[in-house]
Amino acid sequence: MNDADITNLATSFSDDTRSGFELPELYLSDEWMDDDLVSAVSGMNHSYGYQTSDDASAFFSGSSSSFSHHESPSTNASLPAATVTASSENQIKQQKKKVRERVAFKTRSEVEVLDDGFKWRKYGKKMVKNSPNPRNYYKCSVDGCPVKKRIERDRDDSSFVITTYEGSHNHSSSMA
DNA sequence: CGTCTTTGACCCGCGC
DNA sequence: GCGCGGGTCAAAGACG
Repeated sequence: MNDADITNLATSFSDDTRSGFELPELYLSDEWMDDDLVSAVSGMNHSYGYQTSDDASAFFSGSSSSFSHHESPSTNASLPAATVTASSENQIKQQKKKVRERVAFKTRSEVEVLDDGFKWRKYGKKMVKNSPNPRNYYKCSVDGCPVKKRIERDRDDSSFVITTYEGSHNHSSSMA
């Protein structure tokens, strides 16, 4: 993914505010640690001005196209300020380290499973060390699609849900 | 009847 | 080499 995609993604989310679902507060790519994520969220001084909602359906619908990422391992430096703030130091090692494309969202939601227009099949659940909340692992149920998704609740604010996407879809959308 | 969840076991990388 | 933490598999059941 490149910064253009990220920006587009964020924009799409902002647009989706009207769809009745809360917007992600954060997006990150590549490697990130829990602490980095938390601090990144805390460090964000801007907001999209969205409200919360209980209805998660149609969250990503309309912005699914933004999810077709592509390999671009060395575009971290171009990320928006908010993301850079997350780990200016870590970015150095991030760039060195070979990581898959990874995007993390922190959403304020009651439900973990956000309907993003794709069909997901849960394949694992795990209790993480630093959190009282379990972590759920989902895989795109479309054949040949390598996209994985990891969902866990914020360990401080259980009202927040952290969704991490990994990989890129082979298909535009499984539904439709 | 086909698809998805659940859940423990298994596996793998890493630090000690 | 072992233990631990994290990620995945797969059998069985639930669900439509």
